[in-house]
Amino acid sequence: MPTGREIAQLCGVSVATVSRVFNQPGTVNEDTRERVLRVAKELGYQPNESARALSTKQSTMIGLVWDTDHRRPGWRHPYLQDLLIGLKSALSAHGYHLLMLATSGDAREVGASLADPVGYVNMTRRHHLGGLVLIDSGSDAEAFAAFAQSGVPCVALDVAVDGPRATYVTSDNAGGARMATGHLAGLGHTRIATITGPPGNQPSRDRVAGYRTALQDAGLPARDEYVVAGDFYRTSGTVAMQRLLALDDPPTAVFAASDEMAVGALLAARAAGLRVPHDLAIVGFDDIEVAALVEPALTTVAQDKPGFGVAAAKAILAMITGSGREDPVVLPTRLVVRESCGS
Amino acid sequence: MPTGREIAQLCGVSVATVSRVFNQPGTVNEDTRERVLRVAKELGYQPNESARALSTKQSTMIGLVWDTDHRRPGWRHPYLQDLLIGLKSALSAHGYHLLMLATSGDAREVGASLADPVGYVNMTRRHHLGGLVLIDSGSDAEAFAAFAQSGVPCVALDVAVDGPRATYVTSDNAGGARMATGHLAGLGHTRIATITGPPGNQPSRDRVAGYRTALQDAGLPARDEYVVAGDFYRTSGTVAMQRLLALDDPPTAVFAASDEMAVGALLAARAAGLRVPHDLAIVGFDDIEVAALVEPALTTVAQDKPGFGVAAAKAILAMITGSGREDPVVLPTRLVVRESCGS
DNA sequence: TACGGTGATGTAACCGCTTACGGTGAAACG
DNA sequence: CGTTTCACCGTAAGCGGTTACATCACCGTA
Repeated sequence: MPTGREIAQLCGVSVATVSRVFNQPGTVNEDTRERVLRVAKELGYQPNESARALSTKQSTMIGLVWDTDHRRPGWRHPYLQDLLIGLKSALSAHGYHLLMLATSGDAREVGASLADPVGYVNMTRRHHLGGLVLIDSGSDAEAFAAFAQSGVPCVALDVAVDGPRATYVTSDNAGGARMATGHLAGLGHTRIATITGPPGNQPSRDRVAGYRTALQDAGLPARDEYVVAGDFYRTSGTVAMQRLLALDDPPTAVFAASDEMAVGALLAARAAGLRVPHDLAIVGFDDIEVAALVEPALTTVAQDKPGFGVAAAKAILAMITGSGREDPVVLPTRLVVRESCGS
Repeated sequence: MPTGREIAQLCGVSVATVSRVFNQPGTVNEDTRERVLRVAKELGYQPNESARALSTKQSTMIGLVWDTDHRRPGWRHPYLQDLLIGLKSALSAHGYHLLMLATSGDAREVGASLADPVGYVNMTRRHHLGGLVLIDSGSDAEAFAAFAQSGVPCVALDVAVDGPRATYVTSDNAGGARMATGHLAGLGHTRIATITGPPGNQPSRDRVAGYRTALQDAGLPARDEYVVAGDFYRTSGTVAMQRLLALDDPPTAVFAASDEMAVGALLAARAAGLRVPHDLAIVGFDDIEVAALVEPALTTVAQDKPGFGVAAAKAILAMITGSGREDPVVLPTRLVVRESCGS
């Protein structure tokens, strides 16, 4: 591993000049700059990032906070891969790397977990991370609030947070839900139910709100018994659907706040002898891969999956360079009409 | 941010002693050790990892090489999330972090991509990474070979590599394929076809081998026209199935080398008016989430998804501490019998 | 009493890079 | 011709740890 000093000696200049060539070009003579660059390339010089970080007190790394919630072991992020791709490539474009922080302590007390946000913040300081990206693992709004308050630049995904240098990016959940429900109303349905996510979850609440708005739009009454809570998991969709079907006046259409639950609802409907979409129309949310595969294929609300990551990257970079807080980002959603609503 | 020096002053000792408390306990007096520890805790001392890495020439980070192949944009890893969970938690337990390296260059020439393995290796040196974990993005065996030869400790997933400090983790693809095919034979099928993955892919080749072995086991002839190549994607499964159904003597059972292709095959069979499993038995590979959801639910070969990550973590840690090469790890596979084979 | 051994700690060099500061020589100016 | 300006570059002081080596007090032993 060649160092700056070696380059300097070979070029007959000082290490300071070598450093300047890379960090403040323009302050160095064209000839020497070229010479340094050439030698550096020949030797395959790679600046030592540790030394650089030590000196500048900042690294080119951004922390990724993503814990699998122990209370919800089976939780799968609806589109983790797309998210990571978007995030990573957007950060890459600015020379930043993503550091997936250790999440469980060991003997040396290295580690952090959502249960202990301080651990993550400590890691941030240790490594001079520029900031943190928080991926919702299900229901940790409280923990995220702690991050946001810590003063570390951070952007949360799908969780509204507030703090001196915090912001978030989320989908237009209300709008999406409104579109979905409105679509059902437009098809002539008047008895439209919804299966919601966990009440503590912000996107979940927004989707309920969008559902309500759409009912108003269509001049339909809001019936409390048509709002059943699930937890985004499939089985909760099944249970909720069974509950709805047991009503005196069961709905003819259901908007489920996640595709997983929509699939669960679909199974329940099928088990009850109902044909979808003939007897019951179903719309989901997320547009996960499964949505296109079930029988009938699920009409659903699609989110801008890679856009999520890209927006998060932009936001965190903006908060690192600028020193204030950024405005939250709300990404548009899109209704994907397939077969399950019988349009 | 308190530094070691501050701790030292408050405790009336030298920085060397503070450092020793953390790195060579036992060489320092019990009393002072305790005192230092207490003060460190009070101040919330976090050792500066950059300084530490600079001094020791090693960091607690491991690089993750995971590019989305531009030649196969739609590629989705069958179980990225489980893999990452396993990898991350196993590394965490030893105080290591995962660094997702930047993959595309920018103006400052920061970056790396599979097309340029050197870039990744350079990043490894810059950050003093302990090693690299290579996640197969579809078909980059050549690039992976370059990593393995570079001398950087690295472990590849699902790609057999060889190098001074390289090893790999893979599933027992041959065994799984043999089980799957054997299961079909056991059900009385004699005309068993297979839809393979891309020929350049090692797991793909192993699965074909397992298929062949199972035919031998059952005393069935190996018929070349029953081996059709796909590319792991769904549509290729559909195309392959159509080809198989067009044969004079079409198969009554198919082993697809991926669940995606199995689903594609299923769609083709359905389109051709065949009932699965009555007219055609299908078995897949991977046990992705969709497998349990399609109609009929897919019999498939399950891999030890989190085990993959854990094994990779173990392997890379072993290669970092030890200085030689580790033996490849082959994880057992498991046949998950559902409905698509009609057992 | 002198001496070697031992445990605990301090001293200082070093890791590789950044950057404030000051110096140099040439060009520009009065 | 003296002085100012400016582009360019070297000097050196960090950044915050680690660790080889030196130091020192203290003990047991000859």
